[in-house]
Amino acid sequence: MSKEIGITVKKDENFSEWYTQVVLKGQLADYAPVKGLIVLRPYGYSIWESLKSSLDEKLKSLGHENGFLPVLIPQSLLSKESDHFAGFTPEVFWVTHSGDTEVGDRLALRPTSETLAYSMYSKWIKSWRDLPLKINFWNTALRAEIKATKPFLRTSEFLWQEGHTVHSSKEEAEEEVFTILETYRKIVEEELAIPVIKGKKSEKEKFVGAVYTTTIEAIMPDGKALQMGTSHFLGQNFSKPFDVKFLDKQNVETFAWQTSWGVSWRLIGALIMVHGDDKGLVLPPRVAPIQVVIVPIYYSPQDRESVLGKSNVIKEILQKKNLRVHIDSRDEFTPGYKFNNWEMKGVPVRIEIGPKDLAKGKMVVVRRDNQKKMDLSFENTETGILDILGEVQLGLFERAKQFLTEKIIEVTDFEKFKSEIEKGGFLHSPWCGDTKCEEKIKELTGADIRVIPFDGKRSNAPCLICKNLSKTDAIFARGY
RNA sequence: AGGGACGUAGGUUAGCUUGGUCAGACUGCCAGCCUCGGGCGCUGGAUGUCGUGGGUUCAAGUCCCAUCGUCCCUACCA
Repeated sequence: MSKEIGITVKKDENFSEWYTQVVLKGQLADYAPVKGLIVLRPYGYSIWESLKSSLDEKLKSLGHENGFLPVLIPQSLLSKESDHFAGFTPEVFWVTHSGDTEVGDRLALRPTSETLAYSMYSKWIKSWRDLPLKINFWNTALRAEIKATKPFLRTSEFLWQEGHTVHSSKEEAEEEVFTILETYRKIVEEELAIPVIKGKKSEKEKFVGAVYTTTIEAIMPDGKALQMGTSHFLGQNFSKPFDVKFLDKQNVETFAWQTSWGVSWRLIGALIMVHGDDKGLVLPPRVAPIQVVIVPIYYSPQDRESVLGKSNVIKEILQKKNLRVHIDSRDEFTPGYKFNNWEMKGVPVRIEIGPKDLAKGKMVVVRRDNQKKMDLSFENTETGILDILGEVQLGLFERAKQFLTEKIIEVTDFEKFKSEIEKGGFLHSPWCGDTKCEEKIKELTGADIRVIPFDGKRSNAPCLICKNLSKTDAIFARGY
Protein backbone atom coordinates (compact mmCIF):
# COMPACT_ATOMS: atom_id res chain seq x y z
CA MET A 1 0.00 0.00 0.00
CA SER A 2 2.43 2.62 1.12
CA LYS A 3 5.14 3.26 -1.39
CA GLU A 4 6.85 5.80 0.85
CA ILE A 5 8.73 3.23 2.84
CA GLY A 6 10.28 2.09 -0.41
CA ILE A 7 12.43 3.93 -2.93
CA THR A 8 10.22 6.62 -4.46
CA VAL A 9 12.36 7.73 -7.38
CA LYS A 10 13.67 5.80 -10.33
CA LYS A 11 17.40 5.28 -10.65
CA ASP A 12 17.62 6.73 -14.13
CA GLU A 13 15.29 9.65 -13.45
CA ASN A 14 16.93 11.18 -10.38
CA PHE A 15 20.13 9.33 -9.73
CA SER A 16 21.34 11.49 -6.87
CA GLU A 17 18.08 11.33 -4.92
CA TRP A 18 17.82 7.62 -5.64
CA TYR A 19 21.26 7.08 -4.18
CA THR A 20 20.48 8.95 -0.97
CA GLN A 21 17.23 7.04 -0.48
CA VAL A 22 18.93 3.70 -0.95
CA VAL A 23 21.53 4.57 1.67
CA LEU A 24 19.01 5.82 4.21
CA LYS A 25 16.09 3.46 3.61
CA GLY A 26 18.32 0.45 3.14
CA GLN A 27 19.66 1.28 6.61
CA LEU A 28 23.27 1.37 5.50
CA ALA A 29 23.98 4.74 7.07
CA ASP A 30 22.37 7.85 8.49
CA TYR A 31 23.41 11.47 8.74
CA ALA A 32 25.35 12.51 11.84
CA PRO A 33 24.66 15.81 13.63
CA VAL A 34 27.71 17.39 11.99
CA LYS A 35 27.57 18.19 8.31
CA GLY A 36 29.57 15.89 6.14
CA LEU A 37 29.68 13.09 8.67
CA ILE A 38 27.64 9.90 8.56
CA VAL A 39 26.92 7.09 10.96
CA LEU A 40 27.37 3.58 9.65
CA ARG A 41 24.51 1.34 10.72
CA PRO A 42 25.02 -2.37 11.30
CA TYR A 43 23.82 -3.36 7.84
CA GLY A 44 26.25 -0.97 6.18
CA TYR A 45 29.06 -1.79 8.56
CA SER A 46 28.71 -5.45 7.85
CA ILE A 47 29.36 -4.81 4.14
CA TRP A 48 32.51 -2.98 5.19
CA GLU A 49 33.45 -5.92 7.40
CA SER A 50 33.13 -8.32 4.47
CA LEU A 51 35.41 -6.17 2.35
CA LYS A 52 37.79 -5.61 5.19
CA SER A 53 38.18 -9.26 6.04
CA SER A 54 38.81 -10.37 2.48
CA LEU A 55 41.36 -7.63 1.85
CA ASP A 56 42.94 -8.17 5.26
CA GLU A 57 43.38 -11.84 4.55
CA LYS A 58 45.01 -11.14 1.20
CA LEU A 59 47.37 -8.55 2.64
CA LYS A 60 48.44 -10.84 5.43
CA SER A 61 49.18 -13.61 2.98
CA LEU A 62 51.44 -11.13 1.17
CA GLY A 63 53.33 -10.55 4.41
CA HIS A 64 51.77 -7.34 5.63
CA GLU A 65 51.07 -6.71 9.28
CA ASN A 66 48.49 -4.42 10.84
CA GLY A 67 49.31 -1.50 13.09
CA PHE A 68 47.53 1.52 14.46
CA LEU A 69 48.45 5.20 14.31
CA PRO A 70 47.06 8.08 16.38
CA VAL A 71 44.67 10.54 14.79
CA LEU A 72 46.58 13.74 15.68
CA ILE A 73 49.61 14.88 13.71
CA PRO A 74 51.56 18.00 14.72
CA GLN A 75 51.72 20.65 12.02
CA SER A 76 55.51 20.66 12.15
CA LEU A 77 55.50 17.03 11.09
CA LEU A 78 52.72 17.28 8.51
CA SER A 79 54.52 20.12 6.75
CA LYS A 80 57.88 18.38 6.37
CA GLU A 81 57.22 17.37 2.77
CA SER A 82 56.12 20.65 1.21
CA ASP A 83 54.14 19.44 -1.84
CA HIS A 84 52.28 16.99 0.33
CA PHE A 85 51.42 19.67 2.88
CA ALA A 86 50.35 22.18 0.26
CA GLY A 87 48.10 19.56 -1.32
CA PHE A 88 46.28 18.64 1.84
CA THR A 89 46.20 21.83 3.85
CA PRO A 90 42.92 23.23 2.41
CA GLU A 91 41.00 20.29 3.83
CA VAL A 92 42.75 19.72 7.15
CA PHE A 93 40.84 19.98 10.43
CA TRP A 94 43.01 21.60 13.09
CA VAL A 95 42.98 21.06 16.83
CA THR A 96 44.11 24.32 18.37
CA HIS A 97 43.18 23.90 22.01
CA SER A 98 43.42 21.35 24.76
CA GLY A 99 40.81 22.42 27.24
CA ASP A 100 41.22 26.18 27.48
CA THR A 101 44.89 26.14 26.69
CA GLU A 102 46.05 26.91 23.19
CA VAL A 103 48.48 24.34 21.84
CA GLY A 104 51.74 25.72 20.44
CA ASP A 105 52.26 23.35 17.53
CA ARG A 106 48.70 22.90 16.34
CA LEU A 107 47.49 19.40 15.66
CA ALA A 108 45.99 18.10 12.44
CA LEU A 109 43.34 15.42 12.41
CA ARG A 110 45.07 13.06 9.99
CA PRO A 111 44.12 13.59 6.37
CA THR A 112 46.48 10.66 5.67
CA SER A 113 49.33 9.25 7.69
CA GLU A 114 52.46 9.28 5.56
CA THR A 115 54.20 11.91 7.65
CA LEU A 116 53.39 10.34 10.99
CA ALA A 117 54.16 6.82 9.89
CA TYR A 118 57.49 7.73 8.35
CA SER A 119 58.67 9.73 11.32
CA MET A 120 58.22 6.49 13.25
CA TYR A 121 59.74 4.33 10.54
CA SER A 122 62.93 6.38 10.65
CA LYS A 123 63.36 5.29 14.26
CA TRP A 124 62.64 1.65 13.59
CA ILE A 125 64.77 1.09 10.51
CA LYS A 126 68.54 0.83 10.93
CA SER A 127 69.73 -1.88 8.60
CA TRP A 128 68.81 -3.67 5.40
CA ARG A 129 67.84 -6.52 7.70
CA ASP A 130 64.89 -4.43 8.92
CA LEU A 131 63.49 -4.33 5.38
CA PRO A 132 61.08 -4.69 3.81
CA LEU A 133 58.79 -3.14 6.37
CA LYS A 134 55.17 -3.63 5.35
CA ILE A 135 52.51 -2.25 7.68
CA ASN A 136 48.85 -1.67 6.97
CA PHE A 137 46.60 0.55 9.05
CA TRP A 138 42.80 0.24 9.29
CA ASN A 139 41.59 3.59 10.47
CA THR A 140 39.78 6.71 9.35
CA ALA A 141 41.00 9.82 7.60
CA LEU A 142 39.58 13.30 7.96
CA ARG A 143 39.35 15.78 5.15
CA ALA A 144 37.00 18.72 5.50
CA GLU A 145 34.17 18.75 3.00
CA ILE A 146 32.40 22.07 3.01
CA LYS A 147 29.76 21.44 0.42
CA ALA A 148 28.38 18.70 -1.79
CA THR A 149 28.73 15.92 0.72
CA LYS A 150 27.42 12.47 -0.15
CA PRO A 151 27.28 9.38 2.03
CA PHE A 152 30.29 7.12 1.34
CA LEU A 153 31.42 9.14 -1.67
CA ARG A 154 32.28 12.42 -0.05
CA THR A 155 32.32 12.75 3.71
CA SER A 156 34.60 14.63 6.06
CA GLU A 157 35.65 11.43 7.77
CA PHE A 158 35.94 8.12 6.02
CA LEU A 159 36.85 4.57 6.88
CA TRP A 160 39.77 3.19 4.92
CA GLN A 161 42.99 1.31 5.11
CA GLU A 162 46.34 2.86 4.35
CA GLY A 163 49.35 0.69 3.72
CA HIS A 164 52.88 2.04 4.12
CA THR A 165 55.84 0.01 3.03
CA VAL A 166 59.59 0.53 2.99
CA HIS A 167 62.02 -1.27 0.70
CA SER A 168 65.73 -1.43 0.15
CA SER A 169 65.53 -1.10 -3.61
CA LYS A 170 63.56 0.88 -6.12
CA GLU A 171 62.65 -2.29 -8.01
CA GLU A 172 61.24 -4.02 -4.97
CA ALA A 173 59.19 -0.96 -4.03
CA GLU A 174 57.75 -0.66 -7.52
CA GLU A 175 56.88 -4.32 -7.53
CA GLU A 176 55.00 -3.75 -4.30
CA VAL A 177 53.01 -0.93 -5.89
CA PHE A 178 51.82 -3.26 -8.65
CA THR A 179 51.18 -6.23 -6.37
CA ILE A 180 48.87 -4.09 -4.26
CA LEU A 181 47.08 -2.65 -7.27
CA GLU A 182 46.41 -6.16 -8.53
CA THR A 183 45.15 -7.16 -5.09
CA TYR A 184 42.74 -4.23 -5.19
CA ARG A 185 41.56 -5.23 -8.65
CA LYS A 186 40.79 -8.73 -7.44
CA ILE A 187 38.83 -7.50 -4.42
CA VAL A 188 36.80 -5.04 -6.45
CA GLU A 189 36.10 -7.32 -9.39
CA GLU A 190 35.66 -10.59 -7.52
CA GLU A 191 33.95 -9.44 -4.32
CA LEU A 192 32.11 -6.29 -5.39
CA ALA A 193 31.57 -7.49 -8.96
CA ILE A 194 32.67 -4.13 -10.34
CA PRO A 195 34.96 -4.15 -13.39
CA VAL A 196 37.86 -1.69 -13.34
CA ILE A 197 40.56 -0.30 -15.56
CA LYS A 198 44.08 -0.51 -14.22
CA GLY A 199 46.58 2.17 -15.03
CA LYS A 200 48.50 5.23 -14.02
CA LYS A 201 47.38 8.69 -13.00
CA SER A 202 48.72 11.71 -14.85
CA GLU A 203 51.21 14.05 -13.14
CA LYS A 204 48.35 16.41 -12.44
CA GLU A 205 46.19 13.77 -10.80
CA LYS A 206 48.80 11.84 -8.86
CA PHE A 207 48.98 11.72 -5.06
CA VAL A 208 50.72 14.85 -3.80
CA GLY A 209 54.23 13.85 -2.87
CA ALA A 210 54.34 10.63 -4.90
CA VAL A 211 56.64 9.87 -7.82
CA TYR A 212 53.68 8.29 -9.55
CA THR A 213 50.24 6.92 -8.69
CA THR A 214 48.58 3.80 -10.03
CA THR A 215 44.84 3.43 -9.91
CA ILE A 216 41.86 1.25 -10.59
CA GLU A 217 39.04 3.22 -12.11
CA ALA A 218 35.38 2.22 -12.47
CA ILE A 219 32.46 3.72 -14.33
CA MET A 220 29.17 4.58 -12.65
CA PRO A 221 25.73 4.28 -14.32
CA ASP A 222 25.63 8.02 -15.00
CA GLY A 223 28.82 7.72 -17.01
CA LYS A 224 31.00 9.37 -14.39
CA ALA A 225 34.22 7.82 -13.18
CA LEU A 226 34.97 6.73 -9.64
CA GLN A 227 38.47 6.06 -8.37
CA MET A 228 38.28 2.74 -6.56
CA GLY A 229 41.74 2.50 -5.11
CA THR A 230 45.22 3.92 -5.54
CA SER A 231 48.71 2.59 -5.01
CA HIS A 232 51.54 5.10 -4.94
CA PHE A 233 55.24 4.83 -5.64
CA LEU A 234 56.81 7.39 -3.33
CA GLY A 235 60.40 6.84 -4.40
CA GLN A 236 62.63 8.63 -1.92
CA ASN A 237 60.41 11.71 -1.74
CA PHE A 238 59.45 11.00 1.83
CA SER A 239 62.43 8.98 3.00
CA LYS A 240 64.67 12.02 2.55
CA PRO A 241 62.72 14.60 4.59
CA PHE A 242 61.77 11.98 7.17
CA ASP A 243 65.21 10.43 7.31
CA VAL A 244 64.09 6.90 6.57
CA LYS A 245 67.48 5.35 5.82
CA PHE A 246 69.35 2.15 6.39
CA LEU A 247 72.81 0.63 6.16
CA ASP A 248 72.92 -1.57 3.10
CA LYS A 249 74.94 -4.75 2.67
CA GLN A 250 77.97 -2.71 1.62
CA ASN A 251 77.69 -0.70 4.84
CA VAL A 252 76.57 2.38 2.93
CA GLU A 253 73.87 4.59 4.42
CA THR A 254 71.00 4.69 1.89
CA PHE A 255 67.59 6.37 1.73
CA ALA A 256 64.81 3.81 1.52
CA TRP A 257 62.22 3.38 -1.25
CA GLN A 258 58.60 3.64 -0.21
CA THR A 259 55.03 2.95 -1.23
CA SER A 260 51.63 3.87 0.14
CA TRP A 261 48.17 2.74 -0.93
CA GLY A 262 44.56 2.75 0.17
CA VAL A 263 40.94 1.92 -0.45
CA SER A 264 38.05 3.54 1.38
CA TRP A 265 34.38 2.95 2.05
CA ARG A 266 33.85 4.77 -1.20
CA LEU A 267 33.77 1.22 -2.52
CA ILE A 268 30.42 0.83 -0.80
CA GLY A 269 29.16 3.89 -2.66
CA ALA A 270 30.28 2.33 -5.91
CA LEU A 271 28.58 -0.91 -5.02
CA ILE A 272 25.28 0.87 -4.44
CA MET A 273 25.46 2.85 -7.66
CA VAL A 274 26.65 0.11 -9.97
CA HIS A 275 24.29 -2.70 -8.98
CA GLY A 276 21.26 -1.03 -7.42
CA ASP A 277 17.93 -0.72 -9.21
CA ASP A 278 14.55 0.99 -8.81
CA LYS A 279 13.69 -1.27 -5.89
CA GLY A 280 16.86 -0.47 -3.99
CA LEU A 281 20.13 -2.21 -3.29
CA VAL A 282 21.35 -5.25 -5.16
CA LEU A 283 24.23 -6.88 -3.32
CA PRO A 284 26.72 -9.32 -4.79
CA PRO A 285 26.55 -12.51 -2.68
CA ARG A 286 30.21 -12.31 -1.65
CA VAL A 287 29.70 -9.11 0.34
CA ALA A 288 26.00 -9.39 1.26
CA PRO A 289 25.48 -9.41 5.04
CA ILE A 290 22.52 -11.72 4.42
CA GLN A 291 22.90 -13.92 1.36
CA VAL A 292 19.65 -15.84 1.63
CA VAL A 293 16.49 -14.67 3.33
CA ILE A 294 13.72 -17.15 4.05
CA VAL A 295 10.19 -15.77 4.14
CA PRO A 296 7.85 -18.28 5.72
CA ILE A 297 4.20 -18.07 4.70
CA TYR A 298 1.50 -19.25 7.06
CA TYR A 299 -2.01 -18.46 8.30
CA SER A 300 -2.93 -20.90 11.01
CA PRO A 301 -0.81 -21.73 14.07
CA GLN A 302 -0.38 -25.26 12.74
CA ASP A 303 0.96 -23.98 9.44
CA ARG A 304 3.20 -21.55 11.28
CA GLU A 305 4.78 -24.39 13.21
CA SER A 306 5.36 -26.67 10.25
CA VAL A 307 6.54 -23.92 7.91
CA LEU A 308 8.93 -22.43 10.45
CA GLY A 309 10.15 -25.93 11.26
CA LYS A 310 11.02 -26.58 7.65
CA SER A 311 12.55 -23.10 7.31
CA ASN A 312 14.93 -23.88 10.14
CA VAL A 313 15.95 -27.14 8.51
CA ILE A 314 16.73 -25.30 5.26
CA LYS A 315 18.61 -22.64 7.15
CA GLU A 316 20.80 -25.19 8.88
CA ILE A 317 21.58 -26.99 5.65
CA LEU A 318 22.71 -23.73 4.09
CA GLN A 319 24.64 -22.58 7.13
CA LYS A 320 26.69 -25.75 6.95
CA LYS A 321 27.82 -24.43 3.57
CA ASN A 322 28.91 -21.22 5.33
CA LEU A 323 26.08 -19.20 3.88
CA ARG A 324 24.64 -16.24 5.76
CA VAL A 325 20.94 -17.06 6.12
CA HIS A 326 18.13 -15.20 7.84
CA ILE A 327 14.55 -16.31 8.52
CA ASP A 328 12.12 -13.40 8.64
CA SER A 329 9.60 -14.80 11.12
CA ARG A 330 8.07 -11.48 12.12
CA ASP A 331 4.35 -12.04 12.63
CA GLU A 332 3.48 -8.38 12.30
CA PHE A 333 4.34 -8.15 8.61
CA THR A 334 2.72 -9.78 5.62
CA PRO A 335 4.81 -11.75 3.16
CA GLY A 336 4.33 -9.06 0.54
CA TYR A 337 5.81 -6.47 2.85
CA LYS A 338 8.78 -8.69 3.58
CA PHE A 339 9.44 -9.31 -0.11
CA ASN A 340 9.68 -5.60 -0.76
CA ASN A 341 11.69 -4.93 2.35
CA TRP A 342 14.41 -7.48 1.61
CA GLU A 343 14.53 -6.45 -2.00
CA MET A 344 15.19 -2.89 -0.91
CA LYS A 345 18.06 -4.19 1.21
CA GLY A 346 19.50 -6.09 -1.72
CA VAL A 347 19.51 -9.66 -0.38
CA PRO A 348 20.65 -11.75 -3.39
CA VAL A 349 18.30 -14.73 -2.96
CA ARG A 350 14.91 -15.11 -1.31
CA ILE A 351 13.30 -18.40 -0.41
CA GLU A 352 9.54 -18.59 0.11
CA ILE A 353 8.08 -21.56 1.95
CA GLY A 354 4.34 -21.97 2.51
CA PRO A 355 1.90 -24.76 3.22
CA LYS A 356 1.39 -25.44 -0.49
CA ASP A 357 5.15 -25.83 -0.93
CA LEU A 358 5.41 -28.21 2.00
CA ALA A 359 2.77 -30.39 0.40
CA LYS A 360 4.75 -30.50 -2.83
CA GLY A 361 8.16 -30.93 -1.21
CA LYS A 362 9.64 -27.78 -2.71
CA MET A 363 10.28 -24.11 -2.12
CA VAL A 364 10.06 -20.99 -4.27
CA VAL A 365 13.37 -19.27 -4.95
CA VAL A 366 13.62 -15.70 -6.24
CA ARG A 367 16.76 -14.02 -7.54
CA ARG A 368 17.18 -10.37 -6.60
CA ASP A 369 19.20 -9.40 -9.66
CA ASN A 370 16.69 -10.41 -12.34
CA GLN A 371 13.54 -11.12 -10.28
CA LYS A 372 13.29 -14.64 -11.74
CA LYS A 373 11.14 -17.02 -9.71
CA MET A 374 11.69 -20.77 -9.73
CA ASP A 375 10.77 -23.89 -7.81
CA LEU A 376 13.50 -25.82 -6.01
CA SER A 377 12.89 -29.21 -4.46
CA PHE A 378 13.98 -29.73 -0.88
CA GLU A 379 16.42 -32.49 -1.89
CA ASN A 380 18.35 -30.05 -4.06
CA THR A 381 18.54 -27.27 -1.49
CA GLU A 382 22.27 -26.82 -1.11
CA THR A 383 23.43 -27.32 -4.68
CA GLY A 384 20.50 -25.31 -6.00
CA ILE A 385 21.13 -22.31 -3.79
CA LEU A 386 24.91 -22.41 -4.18
CA ASP A 387 24.54 -22.47 -7.95
CA ILE A 388 22.16 -19.55 -7.94
CA LEU A 389 24.40 -17.46 -5.70
CA GLY A 390 27.30 -18.16 -8.03
CA GLU A 391 25.22 -17.12 -11.02
CA VAL A 392 24.15 -13.90 -9.32
CA GLN A 393 27.74 -12.98 -8.43
CA LEU A 394 28.89 -13.64 -11.98
CA GLY A 395 25.83 -12.13 -13.60
CA LEU A 396 26.27 -8.83 -11.78
CA PHE A 397 29.89 -8.63 -12.86
CA GLU A 398 29.13 -9.51 -16.46
CA ARG A 399 26.40 -6.93 -16.72
CA ALA A 400 28.64 -4.21 -15.27
CA LYS A 401 31.48 -5.32 -17.51
CA GLN A 402 29.32 -5.01 -20.59
CA PHE A 403 28.26 -1.52 -19.54
CA LEU A 404 31.89 -0.49 -19.07
CA THR A 405 32.85 -1.89 -22.46
CA GLU A 406 30.02 -0.02 -24.15
CA LYS A 407 30.99 3.19 -22.43
CA ILE A 408 34.63 3.15 -23.47
CA ILE A 409 34.59 5.22 -26.61
CA GLU A 410 37.56 5.88 -28.85
CA VAL A 411 37.67 9.54 -29.76
CA THR A 412 40.40 11.27 -31.74
CA ASP A 413 38.46 14.36 -32.73
CA PHE A 414 37.95 17.15 -30.20
CA GLU A 415 34.51 18.16 -31.47
CA LYS A 416 33.32 14.61 -31.06
CA PHE A 417 35.02 14.55 -27.65
CA LYS A 418 32.95 17.52 -26.50
CA SER A 419 29.68 15.98 -27.60
CA GLU A 420 30.47 12.54 -26.22
CA ILE A 421 31.52 13.82 -22.80
CA GLU A 422 28.06 15.33 -22.37
CA LYS A 423 26.60 11.84 -22.66
CA GLY A 424 29.01 10.48 -20.05
CA GLY A 425 31.48 7.70 -20.46
CA PHE A 426 35.16 6.87 -20.69
CA LEU A 427 36.70 8.61 -23.66
CA HIS A 428 39.80 6.85 -24.89
CA SER A 429 41.81 9.57 -26.60
CA PRO A 430 45.32 10.44 -27.69
CA TRP A 431 47.32 12.71 -25.43
CA CYS A 432 50.68 14.39 -25.94
CA GLY A 433 51.62 14.01 -22.29
CA ASP A 434 51.64 17.72 -21.54
CA THR A 435 49.79 18.89 -18.42
CA LYS A 436 48.81 22.09 -20.24
CA CYS A 437 46.71 20.15 -22.75
CA GLU A 438 45.17 18.12 -19.95
CA GLU A 439 44.21 21.33 -18.17
CA LYS A 440 42.80 22.80 -21.35
CA ILE A 441 40.56 19.78 -21.84
CA LYS A 442 39.42 20.02 -18.25
CA GLU A 443 38.63 23.70 -18.68
CA LEU A 444 36.69 23.21 -21.91
CA THR A 445 34.83 20.00 -21.11
CA GLY A 446 34.98 19.30 -17.37
CA ALA A 447 36.68 16.00 -18.04
CA ASP A 448 40.03 14.99 -16.64
CA ILE A 449 42.40 12.13 -17.15
CA ARG A 450 41.12 9.34 -14.97
CA VAL A 451 43.62 6.73 -15.95
CA ILE A 452 46.33 5.99 -18.46
CA PRO A 453 45.63 2.29 -19.01
CA PHE A 454 48.51 -0.17 -18.75
CA ASP A 455 47.15 -2.20 -21.62
CA GLY A 456 46.06 0.84 -23.58
CA LYS A 457 46.10 0.83 -27.33
CA ARG A 458 48.15 3.46 -29.13
CA SER A 459 46.05 5.45 -31.51
CA ASN A 460 49.09 7.25 -32.97
CA ALA A 461 46.78 10.19 -33.53
CA PRO A 462 47.54 13.82 -32.76
CA CYS A 463 46.80 15.22 -29.29
CA LEU A 464 43.30 16.69 -29.10
CA ILE A 465 44.64 20.12 -28.16
CA CYS A 466 48.16 20.76 -29.42
CA LYS A 467 48.02 18.34 -32.36
CA ASN A 468 51.45 16.95 -31.58
CA LEU A 469 51.69 13.23 -32.01
CA SER A 470 50.36 11.49 -28.91
CA LYS A 471 52.84 9.93 -26.54
CA THR A 472 50.15 7.80 -25.05
CA ASP A 473 46.41 7.35 -24.90
CA ALA A 474 44.45 8.28 -21.83
CA ILE A 475 40.95 7.74 -20.56
CA PHE A 476 39.15 10.99 -19.97
CA ALA A 477 35.92 11.31 -18.02
CA ARG A 478 34.08 13.45 -15.58
CA GLY A 479 34.53 12.07 -12.13
CA TYR A 480 33.13 11.95 -8.62
C1' A B 1 33.59 27.75 -4.27
C1' G B 2 29.17 29.79 -7.58
C1' G B 3 23.82 29.37 -8.68
C1' G B 4 18.73 27.46 -7.45
C1' A B 5 15.16 25.04 -4.02
C1' C B 6 13.72 23.59 0.79
C1' G B 7 13.47 22.62 6.58
C1' U B 8 5.97 21.68 10.10
C1' A B 9 4.85 14.18 14.20
C1' G B 10 9.76 8.62 12.84
C1' G B 11 8.79 9.45 7.18
C1' U B 12 6.05 12.31 3.09
C1' U B 13 3.73 16.77 3.64
C1' A B 14 -1.11 20.76 3.77
C1' G B 15 -1.24 25.58 5.87
C1' C B 16 2.79 30.77 4.54
C1' U B 17 0.82 34.92 -0.95
C1' U B 18 -3.77 37.96 2.36
C1' G B 19 -0.22 37.35 10.48
C1' G B 20 -5.66 36.13 14.57
C1' U B 21 -9.72 27.94 16.14
C1' C B 22 -3.82 26.49 11.30
C1' A B 23 -1.45 22.81 14.11
C1' G B 24 -4.21 19.17 9.88
C1' A B 25 -3.64 14.71 6.45
C1' C B 26 -1.47 10.22 4.83
C1' U B 27 2.04 6.76 6.22
C1' G B 28 4.70 4.63 10.00
C1' C B 29 4.52 3.37 15.40
C1' C B 30 1.55 0.87 19.76
C1' A B 31 -2.85 -2.53 21.24
C1' G B 32 -6.62 -5.99 19.47
C1' C B 33 -9.02 -8.70 15.55
C1' C B 34 -7.97 -10.80 10.38
C1' U B 35 -6.67 -17.57 4.96
C1' C B 36 -1.74 -12.73 5.72
C1' G B 37 1.68 -16.39 -1.46
C1' G B 38 3.78 -8.95 -3.91
C1' G B 39 3.97 -3.15 0.64
C1' C B 40 -3.88 -6.96 2.92
C1' G B 41 -8.39 -5.39 5.61
C1' C B 42 -11.03 -3.61 10.22
C1' U B 43 -11.24 -1.12 15.32
C1' G B 44 -8.93 1.84 18.92
C1' G B 45 -4.50 4.72 20.72
C1' A B 46 0.12 7.69 21.43
C1' U B 47 3.18 11.28 18.91
C1' G B 48 4.65 18.21 17.09
C1' U B 49 9.33 23.59 21.72
C1' C B 50 6.28 24.30 13.19
C1' G B 51 15.29 23.36 12.14
C1' U B 52 17.78 26.93 15.73
C1' G B 53 18.55 32.06 17.57
C1' G B 54 17.16 36.99 17.33
C1' G B 55 13.66 40.87 15.57
C1' U B 56 8.76 43.37 13.99
C1' U B 57 3.68 43.02 16.23
C1' C B 58 -1.53 43.32 20.90
C1' A B 59 -0.66 38.58 18.24
C1' A B 60 4.39 34.85 14.19
C1' G B 61 4.34 28.08 11.42
C1' U B 62 2.96 32.57 8.43
C1' C B 63 6.71 38.90 7.86
C1' C B 64 12.36 40.46 8.51
C1' C B 65 17.60 39.14 9.79
C1' A B 66 21.15 35.63 11.14
C1' U B 67 22.60 30.69 11.75
C1' C B 68 22.61 25.32 11.11
C1' G B 69 21.18 21.44 7.92
C1' U B 70 19.35 18.99 3.39
C1' C B 71 18.45 18.50 -1.92
C1' C B 72 19.40 19.87 -7.21
C1' C B 73 22.74 22.05 -11.17
C1' U B 74 28.02 23.66 -12.16
C1' A B 75 33.85 23.92 -10.29
C1' C B 76 37.97 20.58 -6.76
C1' C B 77 39.65 15.79 -3.43
C1' A B 78 39.57 8.74 -1.04
